[in-house]
Amino acid sequence: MHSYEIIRAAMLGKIADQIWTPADTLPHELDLAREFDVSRGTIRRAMADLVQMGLIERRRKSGTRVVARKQHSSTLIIPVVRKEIIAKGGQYGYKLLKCETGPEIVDMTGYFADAPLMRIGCLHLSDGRPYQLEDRLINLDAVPAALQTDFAAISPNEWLVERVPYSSVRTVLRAQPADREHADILKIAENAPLFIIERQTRLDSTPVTFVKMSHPAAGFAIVTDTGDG
Amino acid sequence: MHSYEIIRAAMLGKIADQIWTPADTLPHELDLAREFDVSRGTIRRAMADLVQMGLIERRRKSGTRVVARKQHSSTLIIPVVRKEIIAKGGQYGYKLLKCETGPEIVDMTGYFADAPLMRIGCLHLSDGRPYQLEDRLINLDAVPAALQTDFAAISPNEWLVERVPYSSVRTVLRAQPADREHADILKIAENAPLFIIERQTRLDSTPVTFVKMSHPAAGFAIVTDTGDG
DNA sequence: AAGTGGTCTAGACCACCGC
DNA sequence: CGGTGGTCTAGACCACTTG
Repeated sequence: MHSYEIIRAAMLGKIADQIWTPADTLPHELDLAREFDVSRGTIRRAMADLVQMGLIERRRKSGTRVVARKQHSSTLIIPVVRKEIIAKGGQYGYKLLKCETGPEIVDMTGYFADAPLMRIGCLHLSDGRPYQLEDRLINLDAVPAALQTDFAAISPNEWLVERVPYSSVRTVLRAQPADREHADILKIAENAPLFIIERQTRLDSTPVTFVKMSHPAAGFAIVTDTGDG
Repeated sequence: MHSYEIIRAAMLGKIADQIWTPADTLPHELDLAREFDVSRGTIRRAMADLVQMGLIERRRKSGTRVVARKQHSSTLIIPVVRKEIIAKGGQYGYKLLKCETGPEIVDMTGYFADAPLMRIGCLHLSDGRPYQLEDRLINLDAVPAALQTDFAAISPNEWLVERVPYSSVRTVLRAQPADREHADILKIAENAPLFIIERQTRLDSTPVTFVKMSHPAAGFAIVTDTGDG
């Protein structure tokens, strides 16, 4: 057990027991260093973890405080579609619908500024039945290798996740009735509910890809487990 | 711009340009310190950020590598309904529909074993229009104070989140067509899509509460973000 | 203006783990 | 065993933010 872990645990205890509350200001780094008989750096190491857990907030001059919680948080994990289907016991199938590149591609999101784009539409199948429709834009400046890739052989979902690094993700989850086109492709009734996952991926402020996954809602759910909120 | 940020950006560039790939081992800390003419601590500071972003993995003896990913992950944050509505610029309204306790309450989830339960149904409104239907079970063993609380005055959602500690959360997200009852209460068409959020909360293995939030899908979305996905 | 957290250094020593 | 990343120190200086 390292000292920063011992100190972090001690601080966690004080927060859990409400000895330190959002109303208080915590002792300064140097006071804590004296109290625990370690250097200031070790105190900072322990506090950095608490900041990352979202338990405390620190500001110059005004000091360190416990954060008042006011929401639930948990970790959403979205696997590669192929693995999701296999994990459910299905036989995975894949079909490329279209793959275009050039200036005529419309960036309906405004997310990519004027970067050159590739647009790919494809369908993931489980046991031969349509499972999920993927509609994707790729920034060719960020991922030029996409031009040399045969997306009839591998889905852009899988290719990108495993190959292209990213540092931040924004996911939007919503539901809407299927329009005629989606209903036809997914072989469901018009106006049947679709579960939609949109995801924007960046690598340090450069947009990499935007994808809209459309999923028949029947029998589909996303499960997330405990974060630290 | 601090030096660790400059170094982090330089490393990010090498990862983005695939100069460093999952196949390679990165240079050692001391080599990088010489290369960038900083101390080893500063190199470590920059790399710590990349580790936290999930871009690199480090191991003693074997060194540092770029991560090959297998899934997307992000943090799902679900705020208190009242604050969510206010944040969207709506006027919050609340109506208690029913609040029952006693042995006749059915635990349709099997989640609570034989604990004494309270069941609460209530409606959250935005600008006077139904926004979200809440159907909740509370474990009275875990939260006896619920019996002394007037849920006509405060929603169980808000009361619980701010007052009752919890250690783990499981959330299920799905969509389904509205049945007659939901359609009536939420004033939408039958079979219109509903976005449903179910959440189970535990405190150290004791189930605390189960809630099912039903939401008209039109105009509703959940957004999640991450810096570590 | 002053007090707080933030960055950076130079170096010592530790401990995991692959060869 | 030896090489790598991990911890810790003591101190200097920086820079944000609030009273």
